[in-house]
Amino acid sequence: MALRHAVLVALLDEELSGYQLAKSFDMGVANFWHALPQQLYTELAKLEKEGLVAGREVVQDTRPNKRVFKVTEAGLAELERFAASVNKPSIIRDDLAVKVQASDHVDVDEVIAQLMERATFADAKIELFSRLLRQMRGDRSEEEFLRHGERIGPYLTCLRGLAFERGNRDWCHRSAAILRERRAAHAQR
Amino acid sequence: MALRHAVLVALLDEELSGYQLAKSFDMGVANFWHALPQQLYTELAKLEKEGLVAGREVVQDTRPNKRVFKVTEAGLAELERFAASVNKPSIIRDDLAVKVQASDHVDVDEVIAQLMERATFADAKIELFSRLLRQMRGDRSEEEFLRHGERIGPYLTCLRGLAFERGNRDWCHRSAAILRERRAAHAQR
DNA sequence: AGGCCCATGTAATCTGTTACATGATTCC
DNA sequence: GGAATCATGTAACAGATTACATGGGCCT
Repeated sequence: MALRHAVLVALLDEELSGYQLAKSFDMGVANFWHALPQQLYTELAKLEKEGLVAGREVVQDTRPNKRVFKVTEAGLAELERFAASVNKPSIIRDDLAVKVQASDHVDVDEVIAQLMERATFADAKIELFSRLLRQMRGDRSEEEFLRHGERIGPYLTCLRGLAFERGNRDWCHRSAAILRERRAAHAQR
Repeated sequence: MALRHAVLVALLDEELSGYQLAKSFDMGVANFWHALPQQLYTELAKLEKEGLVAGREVVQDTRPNKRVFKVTEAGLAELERFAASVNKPSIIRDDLAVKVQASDHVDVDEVIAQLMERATFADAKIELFSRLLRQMRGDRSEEEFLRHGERIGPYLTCLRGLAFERGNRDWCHRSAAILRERRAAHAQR
């Protein structure tokens, strides 16, 4: 019963179709909430039935038609209630970190390779978030935008995503370097 | 089918009971995997039935008796297979970030208060991880330990947790400060 | 011709969460 | 005396993932 709130905030600043929402979850929203497209379609249907979002058909000639959704007054009220509620413990699940924790007992080369792969992925994210931030603040400086911009929520969460991915990249590089050195030292013996 | 690997790595360096494992998941393992005690009890039972861990009764006089588990050869082989497999996309779910994203539309005071609460929580984690790291490396320097220590996996994942919580704390403080300033500017009008 | 993007759903299965259930010991 | 810690499970329910299902347009 919490995916609904992630969907609602994703729809706050723009009307989106289920398909577009899924894209949005793959990009910005993924910083703080993970969900698969199938979940979003079913969640949107539930939210519409409960009147928290309102759907509207958009006819397209070159593409298949689609239904876009926006948050209703009831949806905003639900978000308001949510904002005042206590936070559930945040959830993290990361295969790679499990492998690193096991790196003393399993094939180190595999772990090193996957760390470098993840670092590359993090770099791509850093690029993406930097572009998104520039886009959101336009020609204003960050300070100026954060002081006087109209909607800074998505900017703040994107900043968090950026910092997270930078930390991730650095950790991957450092861990890989350490494991490589140890492997080399071991080989010499 | 992935919780099993998180359980296996948690048992790599020490025999633990279900109860102790739950504690471990609350501390170090929570950096990269979230699970409730109930899941761990049922997962341990499954793992034992499949022969990936071996249980052993420990009789205690002042406390209730307990069963501690260690990873078997088959368990190690399973971890080896896992290490070579492709990573599933990592999962994050964080209520607070959802609220920050909505902060232009909901009660800002609530969001600010929760950001400060989270910052305090992050500080406690930072303290805890710093202590754990010191404990693991003993009297060696970090560099020395990482080069020549026997088991550095848990140290590396703890470093990641530390960096994550520092980033978290900084982001919370900065976001709260920005939202406070905007609230003040709004009140003046 | 084959692959990718747009676009949306249902159904079956697998995981995860919450509630229920029990009971001794230690600390305040 | 009451709360917290140690200690382990089962069962019901909610949520997430995977598989199935369809179909047109665009690009190479």
